Amino acid sequence: MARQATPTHDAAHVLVSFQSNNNLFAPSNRRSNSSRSHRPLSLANANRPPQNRRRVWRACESCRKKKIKCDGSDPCQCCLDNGSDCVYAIEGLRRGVVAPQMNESFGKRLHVLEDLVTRLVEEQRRLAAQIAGKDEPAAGFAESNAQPDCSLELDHVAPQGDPIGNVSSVLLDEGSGNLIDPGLVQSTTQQEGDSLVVPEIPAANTDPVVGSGNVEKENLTAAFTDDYGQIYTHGDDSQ
Amino acid sequence: MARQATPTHDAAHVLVSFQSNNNLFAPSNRRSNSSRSHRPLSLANANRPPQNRRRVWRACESCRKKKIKCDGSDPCQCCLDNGSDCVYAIEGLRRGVVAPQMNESFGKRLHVLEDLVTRLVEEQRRLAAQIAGKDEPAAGFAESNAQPDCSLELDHVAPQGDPIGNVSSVLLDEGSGNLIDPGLVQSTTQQEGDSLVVPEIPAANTDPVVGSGNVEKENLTAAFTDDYGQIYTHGDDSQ
DNA sequence: ACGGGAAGCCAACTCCG
DNA sequence: ACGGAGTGGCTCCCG
Repeated sequence: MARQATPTHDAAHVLVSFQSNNNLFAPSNRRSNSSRSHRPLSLANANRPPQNRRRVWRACESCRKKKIKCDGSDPCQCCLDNGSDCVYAIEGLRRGVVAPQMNESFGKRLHVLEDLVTRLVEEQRRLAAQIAGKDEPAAGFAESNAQPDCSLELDHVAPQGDPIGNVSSVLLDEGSGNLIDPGLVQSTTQQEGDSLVVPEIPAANTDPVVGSGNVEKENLTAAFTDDYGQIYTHGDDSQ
Repeated sequence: MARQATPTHDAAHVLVSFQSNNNLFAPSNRRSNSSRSHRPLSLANANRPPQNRRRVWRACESCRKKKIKCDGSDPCQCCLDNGSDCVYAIEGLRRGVVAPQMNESFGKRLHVLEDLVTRLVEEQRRLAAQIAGKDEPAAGFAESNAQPDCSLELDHVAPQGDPIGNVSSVLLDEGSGNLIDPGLVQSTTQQEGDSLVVPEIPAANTDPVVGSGNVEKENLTAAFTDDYGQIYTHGDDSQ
């Protein structure tokens, strides 16, 4: 245990000196408002541990790596001394904490989209079947050419337990087009690799390039990323 | 002030009584290991506020909503008394702090999907137009019937300054199908109402029901939600 | 310089009044 | 019913 808070004793003044006048400490700081009674920022004359430990709200990459104290200034002192360039991680990305409604929204958008894509593919397959033999295969998807073969697969592979990755279908009211929310399918937690898989199209323009590795064809291939940013393309189930 | 870690002193025993023998308290508990020197869980004989306040690590949905004490047992006492069914949210969803890279990933997936859907719809519209007159209009999208008109609109409206909601098109390499990342279009922040709008279908089966209000037709209408969960449907630009 | 792990911070969550 | 007081998870000392 080595270190041991050595409580008792005052030390108000020490603290204050650190705080100085600039705000290297406060994060961009929402919730600057009331409450938050603790935060012994001031602590006055309280009796407490040494408390010389004052953290800056973010350390530069270099200091982080070295695990040494960063003073938080833009070219921080350490970097200035070492001659390394002082970079700070993008503020917005730090510490999870993206507005919760944002995350929620992400989920919704995903569900709507995933469902829609699934339907689109179904529909397209049907259309394709209709044209079947009458048209030539054509090439390129966004190329403004008819493109009968459009097989695609939605994959959400969660390498290590998917926390938010429920897959659900969202229903659209046929009449009004409004969303019929089935209510965030809780705990459907389909074991690793839940996916909406659109079965392979059996029709025209078959090419056997499906399975793994790079899909190399001029047809549409859809790419999706899993919850960890890993990209998946049509038929690609390699890890 | 009020709260004050009360360092110094031992107190192992007290703890145990709270903990009893079941583990209603510990969360699934990674970090059950060492450290965590603070955590006045024990409080022992310290002089402090009542501190009978013991929280369970999660409250059931019902208790959460009512903001009342939940005892944490599976059919919790409250629910048992009220006859409501006692459900607990998925463990994984608790305690936000979603890894930032997760959010990043969500954004990417959304962009890829949204872009793709846009293209799919365009393409489908074209195909449908080709078959056009030879089939009857048909109804319902997921109804397993050909569905010639398929107009849709992706809308991401950011009511009050969109923090992460950049809208970008993701390009798919025509050849390999790999993602060509334009690099997370930062701060493109297209003033309120940036959207990927799929131009109205000019072809066959034209119906004038476009503009605002409820879209009422039997054709496919796609609904998307903006970053704040607001739902938008085809042609719906009311606020 | 390295890195285990303590201290600190803070948003999420529980639940008192 | 609910405003708001009151643990988990993640981010620099010291051997």
